[in-house]
Amino acid sequence: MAMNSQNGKDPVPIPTLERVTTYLRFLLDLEQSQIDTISSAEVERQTGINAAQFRKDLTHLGQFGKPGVGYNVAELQAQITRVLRMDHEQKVILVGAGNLGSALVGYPGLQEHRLSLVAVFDNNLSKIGRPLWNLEIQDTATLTEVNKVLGAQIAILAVPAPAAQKVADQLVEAGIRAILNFAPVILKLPRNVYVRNVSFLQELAVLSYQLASESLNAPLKKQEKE
Amino acid sequence: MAMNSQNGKDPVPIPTLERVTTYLRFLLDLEQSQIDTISSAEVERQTGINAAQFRKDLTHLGQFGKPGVGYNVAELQAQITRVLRMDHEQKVILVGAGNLGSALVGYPGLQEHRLSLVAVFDNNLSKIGRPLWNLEIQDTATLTEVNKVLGAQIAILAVPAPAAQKVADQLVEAGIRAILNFAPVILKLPRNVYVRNVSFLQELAVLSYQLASESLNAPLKKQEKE
DNA sequence: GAGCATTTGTTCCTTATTTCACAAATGCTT
DNA sequence: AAGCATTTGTGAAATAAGGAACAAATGCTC
Repeated sequence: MAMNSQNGKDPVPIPTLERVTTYLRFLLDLEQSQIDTISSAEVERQTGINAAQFRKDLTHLGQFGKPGVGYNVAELQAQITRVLRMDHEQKVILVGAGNLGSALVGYPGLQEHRLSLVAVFDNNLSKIGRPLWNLEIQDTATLTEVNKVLGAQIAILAVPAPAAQKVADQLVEAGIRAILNFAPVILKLPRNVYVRNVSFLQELAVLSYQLASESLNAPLKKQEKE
Repeated sequence: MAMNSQNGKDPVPIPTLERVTTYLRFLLDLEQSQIDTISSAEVERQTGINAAQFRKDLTHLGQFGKPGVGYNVAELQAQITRVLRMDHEQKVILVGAGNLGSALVGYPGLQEHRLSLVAVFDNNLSKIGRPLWNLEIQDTATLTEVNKVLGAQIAILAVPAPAAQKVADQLVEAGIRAILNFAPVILKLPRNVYVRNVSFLQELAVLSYQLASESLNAPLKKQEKE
């Protein structure tokens, strides 16, 4: 009678979600390797993610495993795919056809996850009208109008920082409900629009700190236990 | 007599670190805008980050603000920069000169943060020897040897998934202590090597789920306040 | 088909993070 | 220079996440 998580009831914690996407990747690799069953203990061995955590994460999505056996790889992969809505085709638009934007478009994983890039925008006149892969770059100014037809809900924002907020506002205006933001800017958006920020500079800063703090913390003793 | 955090004593929590890099970005913007003082309350207003959290995060790095006044923007920015070791020049190497790698190299923010790209590697014969921006692409096979001279501690890993683990091993062999990994693979590395993973596909998956769960959670009522 | 070796789902406990709330500190005003 | 309006830094409370442990479930062996 436990109806705790069968249907999308309780919101899946963000940390869990982030790991789940990792599980999906891992499971796809296992499928490649013709492995059809895996236990949480084996997951821990291969990924370093705690077995109990793996199991608990999955309970947020539903029930999948068989006691004494483990998880059917293909089935679990399909389930996660379904939960993440990666089984439907989803339209994505890109704003910003610079180096980064262009690199993202070319990334093969997009189709693999049923993410279909349906339009690319840029405000650079010399780029507008040119092809980027299989799409023609359109004027950012027409973004709202164009997406009223396309109806994409997800956008990738890869414009320079100074332009980001303005474009983000246009995206919302255009009906976009989720933004993957590469600009190093804190976007101010309505609460009902989801944002994920990606900043490789910030990631490098974290690494930089970790390196630095290490030499501060253990400069005297060379003991390297645990 | 509180010697709790002046020198890198307690390890700064990762969530705090991640926010700190955001603060840094924000402070740099404020400096641009000629704003020289800011309070935690104002930070909350402008970034959405809880004021108490901002203050507590900063205490992990030291003491900065003045009661009744707030924080000196330039000073705080400089402090954070120092703590993150972004005041020293730091060498970075890149492995993988594909679309993504090329885009990263061109990113202007690198120099701004004193991150100096000193070498680029790829294993594609048609790329080796060619210039990428101001560097010549070198053979990944020579990575270990080359970095013994260069002595970079930070690497950006932007190779295809199947090659990632092998290259990562080479990086460690080459003395790299921190890896920014763009390959959708869980790297198995010694505990004393720091890794940060960046995966925009996973980020899109999270957004996809959030969109989906929303329509599950509030499909009946259309009330959408705030 | 009973016993055994596994392995899950879940409860309970521990640890970490966030938020609250307020005393101490600062500078401004009169 | 005393009072006042701020705003910090920080303990203490609340919330969230992570991990250990175990009963229930499964399939395998004999």
